[in-house]
Amino acid sequence: MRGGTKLNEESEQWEYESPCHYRRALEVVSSKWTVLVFYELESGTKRYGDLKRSIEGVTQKMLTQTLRQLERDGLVDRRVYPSVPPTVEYSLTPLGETLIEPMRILHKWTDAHYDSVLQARREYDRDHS
Amino acid sequence: MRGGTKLNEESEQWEYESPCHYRRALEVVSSKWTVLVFYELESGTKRYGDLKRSIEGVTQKMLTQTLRQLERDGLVDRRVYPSVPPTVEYSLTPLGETLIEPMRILHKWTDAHYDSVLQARREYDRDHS
DNA sequence: CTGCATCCTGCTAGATACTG
DNA sequence: CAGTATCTAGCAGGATGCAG
Repeated sequence: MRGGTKLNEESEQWEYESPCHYRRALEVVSSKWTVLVFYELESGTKRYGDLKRSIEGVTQKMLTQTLRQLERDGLVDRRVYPSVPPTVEYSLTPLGETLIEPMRILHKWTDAHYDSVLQARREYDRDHS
Repeated sequence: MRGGTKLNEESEQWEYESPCHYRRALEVVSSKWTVLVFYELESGTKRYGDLKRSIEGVTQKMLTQTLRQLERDGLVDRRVYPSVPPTVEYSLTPLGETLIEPMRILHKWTDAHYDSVLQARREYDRDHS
């Protein structure tokens, strides 16, 4: 994620247009917080506050923004219970669940190779200092 | 990708530290241009100018930055031939090649489900206008 | 509890000009 | 050809305060 990802809209020009898939292969999931929210929701429905607590370091602004994004993309379901105080539950939609497997695979890659990446960085930094 | 991704360093605090893998599952590949460069290099060694031409819309600054990043992470090999004018070739390293499969899977997901995402967006925008 | 509105700052990425 | 250097606008994201 390299520091963070913009969550704003892509340019209008592409918003609703056809493929160009390579360009957007990651567009849906490639935010720092998106991955984490996804990981939390894999294990089932969660309330806003739960997510806020589980995801260390997320601000409420970013969490809300991320959830809205995912909801808009049809990956996450937002259910509001008109109680007092309000209760809001988030869960993966069926479409969202189709993303679990690809995410897991990427995750596995990280587990397997992240150390190599770190070492490559150290060497690079050493040689280019 | 949602508009773009920062290519700067993650915070120093994490730079060389241990796992926390979920947090960085996508950190290595989650830049708009990274995916595209990767896709270009899958088919073999390419020169800087080739990449520049193939990847529509990339500025030379971003291309260079992305390539440096990938090189630093040990995913891409940069080979300079001391000719005049200079020739620089880029290719995937063995480590880089291990990422091809995960990327392909994500790519497949996009092919299969991107239309659903677009439609979800349209509906969301319609209902929340 | 679950947000939205606002202000503010730093950083990103584009544009432009220059070089070995 | 393959970059580096500099300037700048715009936006992302944190902090704070308020609300249903």
